Amino acid sequence: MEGGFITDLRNKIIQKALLMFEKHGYHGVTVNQIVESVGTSKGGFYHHFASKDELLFVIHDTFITYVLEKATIANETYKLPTKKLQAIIKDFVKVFDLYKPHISVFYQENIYLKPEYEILIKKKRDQFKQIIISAIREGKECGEFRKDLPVEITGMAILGMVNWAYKWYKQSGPKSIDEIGDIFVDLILHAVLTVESLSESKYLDQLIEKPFFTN
Amino acid sequence: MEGGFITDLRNKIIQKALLMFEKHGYHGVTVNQIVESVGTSKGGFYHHFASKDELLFVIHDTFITYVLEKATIANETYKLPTKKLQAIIKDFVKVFDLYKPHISVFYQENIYLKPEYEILIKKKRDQFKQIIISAIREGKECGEFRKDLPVEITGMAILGMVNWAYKWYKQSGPKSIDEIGDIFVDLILHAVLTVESLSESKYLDQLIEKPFFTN
DNA sequence: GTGAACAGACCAACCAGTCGGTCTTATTGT
DNA sequence: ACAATAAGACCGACTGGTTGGTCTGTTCAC
Repeated sequence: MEGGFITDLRNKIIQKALLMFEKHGYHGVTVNQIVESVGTSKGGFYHHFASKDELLFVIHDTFITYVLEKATIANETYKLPTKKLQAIIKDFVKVFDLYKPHISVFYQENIYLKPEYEILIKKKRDQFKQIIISAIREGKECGEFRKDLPVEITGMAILGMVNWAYKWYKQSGPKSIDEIGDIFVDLILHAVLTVESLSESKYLDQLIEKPFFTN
Repeated sequence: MEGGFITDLRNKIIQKALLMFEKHGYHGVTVNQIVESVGTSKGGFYHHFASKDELLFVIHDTFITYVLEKATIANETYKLPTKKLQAIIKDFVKVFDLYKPHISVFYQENIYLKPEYEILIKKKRDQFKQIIISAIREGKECGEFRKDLPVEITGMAILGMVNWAYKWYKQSGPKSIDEIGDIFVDLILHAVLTVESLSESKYLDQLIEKPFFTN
């Protein structure tokens, strides 16, 4: 039983396919190429997966499940909307370090998910979106955020800003994922907080402690 | 000679294919389906296009060419960085009304562009990115924008925020594209301007004249 | 020996692209 | 004025290669 699940053929296939999908797209990679790259056979593949589509689904699901879990925890841990939003964003950004290929595939190929799979993914996705939007609504209600913010669009703006990182973020880039997260938080809080909350620097204290802007 | 270029078969194919690609993806639509939907034939298609790939390229190119042109004009028209950024963003957002399907295909299927085509597209894309980044740099230099902004990442944040709209914007939605553009500009300027510039309300005057936030 | 894990030859479907041919319109020669 | 000719637009049966998936085994652990 030992050693099993790490070199598990199933996981090996997922890992390899993931990287291949990221580079060439779902339709740019054939099952034959995958099994050859892994060093197995058609039989091996279809022993573990019902179809190529299932592979695509698994990639989607592991990523969105992780993100949703992190957001749920952050949502329950913090009470102040500013802190809450900050935590959610930082967690979300950090995911790009762990799941960059998953995210790329997620946003590039989700259109090709079979309906049955799509429903499952969409549900989790919407939950995540709701957590962000709720945080903004709470922030408005308790007076930390500007009253004139449209919650949905602000939420989508934040989501877009962070999500887009999958198009340009490189682990080998000049900024660490932590720095990028801090920058995003800084931009978002400036955009969202009232001038009073901003100057009260409920959040800025920690930024001042360790200034991260160098250019 | 009249009536020609409107019902031009070539244009008709592009229009139809565009909508089909948007819904089912490039690989989810066959050439046969396209010609059937248009009411023509394989021969008709390949008389006007060298390949299916060329079709994909044309869709990419018409969109990015338009965007780049608009941004170039805005860039040359306005001198103050705040105004410049504002104009670029509003123009960019407006494109979603005109080219929503193009944009969807652009971001969903660009991975499948043949290298020769990809080079052409990437060039224009980078130019556009540079215009935004330059605007931010100028804003910092002339003191309108916060000195501690990292220009590249702020640029990518803005790009992401706006680009992401292709995932959720609907013409039939509750907010018009103009309202959404104003909201984005508001968020971005709050994020980017110095507190002094913000309170001087160099730009807020026009927002105050017509308040657009209703929720 | 029994079942799970894997191998690999095979298949049916599909799909981008081709090619010989037709129809329509413009051009030319007389 | 009009036949002859050329050219572009379009047709659709066909093809050659590819691809996801199957099926009959074989290996090996327990």
